[in-house]
Amino acid sequence: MAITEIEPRDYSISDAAALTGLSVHALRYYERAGLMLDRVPRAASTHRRYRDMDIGWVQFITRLRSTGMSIRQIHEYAEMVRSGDGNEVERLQLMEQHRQRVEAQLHEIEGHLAAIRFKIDLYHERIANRCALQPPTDRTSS
Amino acid sequence: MAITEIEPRDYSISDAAALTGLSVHALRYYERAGLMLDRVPRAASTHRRYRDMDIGWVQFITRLRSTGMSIRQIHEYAEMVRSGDGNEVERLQLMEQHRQRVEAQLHEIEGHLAAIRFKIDLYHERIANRCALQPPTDRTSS
DNA sequence: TCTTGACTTCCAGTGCGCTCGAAGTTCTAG
DNA sequence: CTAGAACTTCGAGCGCACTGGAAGTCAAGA
Repeated sequence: MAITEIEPRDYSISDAAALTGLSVHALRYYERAGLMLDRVPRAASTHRRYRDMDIGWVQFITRLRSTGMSIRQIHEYAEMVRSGDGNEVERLQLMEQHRQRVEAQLHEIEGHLAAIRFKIDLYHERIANRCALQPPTDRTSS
Repeated sequence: MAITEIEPRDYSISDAAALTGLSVHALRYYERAGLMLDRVPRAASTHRRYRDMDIGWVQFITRLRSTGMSIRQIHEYAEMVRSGDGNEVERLQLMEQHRQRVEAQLHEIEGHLAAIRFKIDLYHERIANRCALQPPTDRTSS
């Protein structure tokens, strides 16, 4: 990631990997799977040159992945964006659907977390009782 | 799930599936994978008869699964519980580790959700602008 | 008793999301 | 100019968590 200009314009695939937290394999896979808005430009017609907008897009779809959107769904979304302006309403619907799913997911996890905390409290209690019932071996240490 | 007594004591595998939200396949798989505390008792030495405690256990490990704990990890936890009392501290540690992971996961999802909401707001804006710039075709309809 | 459907075991198959390796090409530091 | 690291494509392989099907057994209502 050598800085050659005041504002770097593009990045190698390993730079992109470092910037997004994905592996180079995953980045190539994403492109093959049609997740990028267009074919990532190549330098000298071979090596990929990720632009800032490409990095930004990968970072966004990584958020979608992390919240459970499948590769297939992201592909559909990318196709929409690719097909140009005019379908903002559709895209909005897709995003709002996803938002709702994520919100539901969040509530679910909160419920599970509460149950896990409850279980943890039970263990604390049980351990406390055991200590109270057993004669202390050494009160001074640790 | 025919109620034969005042308090039903056990359930068929399809009852268990209904009660836990898992498939009968998954229930058998869980048992094979060593996730149950002990072999689920059989009636007439063939059909599984899930007791209340089995159902409860499955419901709990389903929470662990839903919060991202792997089958392998749940197996380890089940082995601990199986090996009897005396390792409550270890079990507690395992659960607290998981709790922390889930809490981190929760915060991450919240961050992603914020980004998704931001994107949605952008769409709303863009759609509003488009409508403002385009001459209305029919002000009376819808 | 008969029939029908739910159950049993065992093993192979599936879908997802990467991950790896081969074989060849290109970039870069010395 | 050269060595070696980083890149390219392509296709196969992997780990996970189930899922499905075959072949046989069991159970409950008509």
